[in-house]
Amino acid sequence: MVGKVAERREARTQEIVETAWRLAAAEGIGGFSLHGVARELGIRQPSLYEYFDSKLALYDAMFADGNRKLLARLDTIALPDDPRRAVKVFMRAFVDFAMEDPARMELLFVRPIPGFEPSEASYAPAVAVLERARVLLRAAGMRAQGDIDCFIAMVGGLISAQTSNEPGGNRWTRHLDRLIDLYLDDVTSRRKR
Amino acid sequence: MVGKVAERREARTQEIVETAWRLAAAEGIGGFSLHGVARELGIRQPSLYEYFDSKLALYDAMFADGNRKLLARLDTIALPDDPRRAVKVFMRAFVDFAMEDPARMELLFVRPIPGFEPSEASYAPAVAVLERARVLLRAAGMRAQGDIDCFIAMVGGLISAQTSNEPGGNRWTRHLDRLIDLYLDDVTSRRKR
DNA sequence: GTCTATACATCGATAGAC
DNA sequence: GTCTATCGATGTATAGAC
Repeated sequence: MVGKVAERREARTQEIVETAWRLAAAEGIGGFSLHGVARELGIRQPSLYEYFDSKLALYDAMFADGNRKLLARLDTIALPDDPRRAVKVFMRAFVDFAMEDPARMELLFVRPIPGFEPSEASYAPAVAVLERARVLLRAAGMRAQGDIDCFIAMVGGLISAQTSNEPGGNRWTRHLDRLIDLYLDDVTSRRKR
Repeated sequence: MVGKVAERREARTQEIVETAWRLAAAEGIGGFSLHGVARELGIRQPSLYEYFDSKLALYDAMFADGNRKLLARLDTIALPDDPRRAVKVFMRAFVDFAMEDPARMELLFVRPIPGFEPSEASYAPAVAVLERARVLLRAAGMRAQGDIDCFIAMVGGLISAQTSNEPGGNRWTRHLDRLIDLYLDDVTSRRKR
């Protein structure tokens, strides 16, 4: 019974983060306001300062939360043994996650919030995600860091074009598997030459 | 001597647009303020309303101005006869233009300004740019609209990664030519099959 | 832990004198 | 065409009662 208050506080904090995500999805990651978050929760805006010292602190909590959710998602998928198929399944899960909430993706991977830099603790899971991608790509034959940079950027381009031009569709993201084959074929054949 | 006043007014209008670009580059395309623009020009903020009815009207003028500048840039380059080399030269000029001013590129091709939709007149040169790209890509063997979508998105991914992670560098954009070769080889060989 | 009240800043826009 | 003055809205953040 000792941690009861702390538990309640934790739950409330998470409620605030979830509400912030919902408003960010509707009004943009930089567009939602603390007044709006409080209103949704049925409390007053100054009450939020009991849980977060500033709006930037809330962003940091959202950043950590988003990365935790992404890691959890990537943990649920079963990766095929074949390295190339594993890359496809992994990247597809990543793209799906991105398409679910463009505002979340913006905070995690573009970061256009003036003054916001994620704390070290919040940043750790983000590094873990990229590291998993790196290991899979390497197993599939992509060794050079330049190739990995380029590949990740191109996947980001597909995601960005899809979300800004046709959210919910697949006109761009349907090319993901082909892009993977194309790129992996190229790095493989280049090494043989 | 009859158009002297109109000329002065035109010049002042252009001054405002240029100042807005400069502030947008520093504070973000959505982050600069009319107060700031006026301050830079040594006038008061209400005076701007002599030239623009609203901030959205200023955005529209900036949108038209940016597209005019892009078209002018693309007109200065000499395109090689070889279709594939022409694509490379054209896309390199496009990427260079994008890297010069990320905020400008944001307004022209991402458009995250709430309430802003370019007027028809301002939109026309933007269509012209994409049409030129389409013609060149087609000549180089890229026919399917899906391929063009995908290709343009991937170039956008390189630009985006470069500007947000290493502005002024070339860790991502240096892969442009290879991406072009890779993609054109693929669409060519697929048609033969 | 939540409230009221308010400070303080920024911003877009308008009215009206000059 | 530029100015002063000001409105009205919105936003983050703090002080202090309960």
